[in-house]
Amino acid sequence: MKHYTIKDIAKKLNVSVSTVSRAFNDKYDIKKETKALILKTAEEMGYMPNPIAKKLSQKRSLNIGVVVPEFINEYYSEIVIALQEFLILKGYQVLVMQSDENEDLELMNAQTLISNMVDGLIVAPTTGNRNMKYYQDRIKDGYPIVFLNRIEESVPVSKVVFNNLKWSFFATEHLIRQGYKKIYHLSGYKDLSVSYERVQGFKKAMNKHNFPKENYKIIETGLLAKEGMEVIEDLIFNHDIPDAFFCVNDMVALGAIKKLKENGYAVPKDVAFVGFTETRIAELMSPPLSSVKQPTYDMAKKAAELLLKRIEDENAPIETIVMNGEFNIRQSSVKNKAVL
Amino acid sequence: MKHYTIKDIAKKLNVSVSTVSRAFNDKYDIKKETKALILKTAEEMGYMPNPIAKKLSQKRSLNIGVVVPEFINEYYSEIVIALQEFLILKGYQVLVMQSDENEDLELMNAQTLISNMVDGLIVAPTTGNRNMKYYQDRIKDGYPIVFLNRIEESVPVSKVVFNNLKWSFFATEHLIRQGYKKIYHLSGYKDLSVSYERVQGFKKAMNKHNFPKENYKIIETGLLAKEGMEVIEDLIFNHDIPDAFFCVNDMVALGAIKKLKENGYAVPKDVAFVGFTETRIAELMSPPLSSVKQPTYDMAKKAAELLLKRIEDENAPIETIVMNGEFNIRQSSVKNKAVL
DNA sequence: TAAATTTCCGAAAACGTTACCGAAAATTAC
DNA sequence: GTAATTTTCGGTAACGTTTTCGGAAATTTA
Repeated sequence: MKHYTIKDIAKKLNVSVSTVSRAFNDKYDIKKETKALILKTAEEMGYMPNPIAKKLSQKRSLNIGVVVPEFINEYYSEIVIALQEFLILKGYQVLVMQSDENEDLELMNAQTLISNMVDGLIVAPTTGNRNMKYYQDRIKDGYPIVFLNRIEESVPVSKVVFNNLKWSFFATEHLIRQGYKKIYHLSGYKDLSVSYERVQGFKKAMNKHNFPKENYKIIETGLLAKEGMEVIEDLIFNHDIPDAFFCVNDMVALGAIKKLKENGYAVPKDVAFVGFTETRIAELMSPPLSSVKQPTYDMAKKAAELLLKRIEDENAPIETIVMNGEFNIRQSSVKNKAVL
Repeated sequence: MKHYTIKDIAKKLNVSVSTVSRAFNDKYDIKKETKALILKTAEEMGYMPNPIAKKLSQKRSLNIGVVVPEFINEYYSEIVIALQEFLILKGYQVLVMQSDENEDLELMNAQTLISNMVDGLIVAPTTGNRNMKYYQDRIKDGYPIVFLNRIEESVPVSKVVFNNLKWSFFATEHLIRQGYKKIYHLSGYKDLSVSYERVQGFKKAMNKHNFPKENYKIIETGLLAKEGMEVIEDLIFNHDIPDAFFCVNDMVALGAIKKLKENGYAVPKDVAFVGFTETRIAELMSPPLSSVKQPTYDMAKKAAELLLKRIEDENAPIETIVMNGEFNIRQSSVKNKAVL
């Protein structure tokens, strides 16, 4: 199948290329019949407009670029799926790149997408923010970028974030109210904004309830099950097991629980657990894991809406949207079944 | 920051655009000093070549398109990450689209990528294969496409697949050898090639060991934990619980195990389990789940290599690569600890 | 029936590159 | 010092579209 161009159609029908172009773009004047004829023969010839040429002359692509740090955990997978689902309805296609939690790769990805003329960019930044200046320069150039998650509320850009502080506070308070006397927080990375905010929520709850300082602790881990396991090994070695853990995410909780079980601890009888950023496995675990659920779909949709607004109106204001979730209490964090 | 073009640089330095172009493309003749000067001033001006224009005139993009059915399960996430990791080293960037197990969306994605002039395409097809003709036409046009997984070995295209039959056979045989007398296979979708092949492996093992027909069964499920749970509910209702399950993947096993536990069954004491396409949670489950591990990284790498070979040499032959994995036996499928 | 409009279309420049062709400049050979 | 080479470079036509401008043809109006 040869690749036809607008010229081939023009020649075949003895019209000019501009007329053929007009047939494909509603905004120009063209007689109904010629348009129909052109579209019909184009269809027959199997002509497909070349989007590269289109982009070069129009400077828009109806493509949206998305950069996420990873999609090995289901959170960003869901985000991407939701973004795509929404944007396709609006006539856009979504190009995804993942930066593998690597700032340099993230920058490369963003540059690739921008220079491929995506009409806008949705970025979930990796840990650290060395690239922020680049993004802000692009935004100053008039380029539409919306951020998602992992970004401090104070940065003056359009963004959609989760109210980590508030829900971390709720989760912690739940453990306190259940009567647990010694509560440790397994936090993520110190320089990851979501971790930091969750730590703040944890502390806030502790302060509100005048929890004795010696009875709570914040232990930095990563975001992986393995790291949850390692922490527990240390704690067991030091005979320092509390009666409840609040974890930065479900995977860390999963790892920690496994290690505790292996060492003869019962969950939740001996040690209670709460996770965060609920994943599908939370309710499949034994015992099912209490966790804070984020409105993934809605967060993605909001981000996409913000972006489209900016694409359509260069002067749309900068907006920060803070989302709320829900706290699903399951067996892993209740003292007795009656409370359920 | 204004957007500069090659012309701006040419004007500023009083050289021709062709010279500037030459400075950026090693293959032409240009004096060392002029080249250095051009690159230097380009750098200073903040000039970035426009890849769209480049693509239009060169008809190559150094981009590779990837279409996967989903990446909510970690298998395809890992595939994408591995592809990217490998291809970036080779100077390519990877554009990912996911088709959400939808054939129409898959076709759209492929078309978008191709018309955006990715130099080649790696496709993990969705269930069903209505699009196969489209792909084969493109391949006939000389377009490099490599398939990954979920495609029948007989289709005459370049592809990398896993030896589902063989490893499904091993997994089943393991259960038989452990002495389980009644073994059910929770298969995926009937028209999903990987499911089909796993069913064949299951049957082959049964036949080899002359397993009594009334003592094994193949039950079609989906690929989700929820579906594993539903199946168990039915079986419990019918008082038809075998002493071992071989599941199409880990998630189905996870769901099934949860439901059984809720109903007072112990794993593996009352019912044993084996999963497939090992995920991170396999060894984190209680009990840890026996599962067949696929060489995800290598499969991705092989696919990328095949593709690059085709990109570089139009006449590279069609190849089918069948990969093998490993079977990790864990507590979920052993009769007594001594065997471990 | 002429004038005024409106409708339709073609020519050509533009988008930012690459790549071919030939010519000028520099180098080498004699 | 000239001829023969070799380097280096400029002009320009592509690549496949969109879009502006102007004008011819068709239609309406007077």
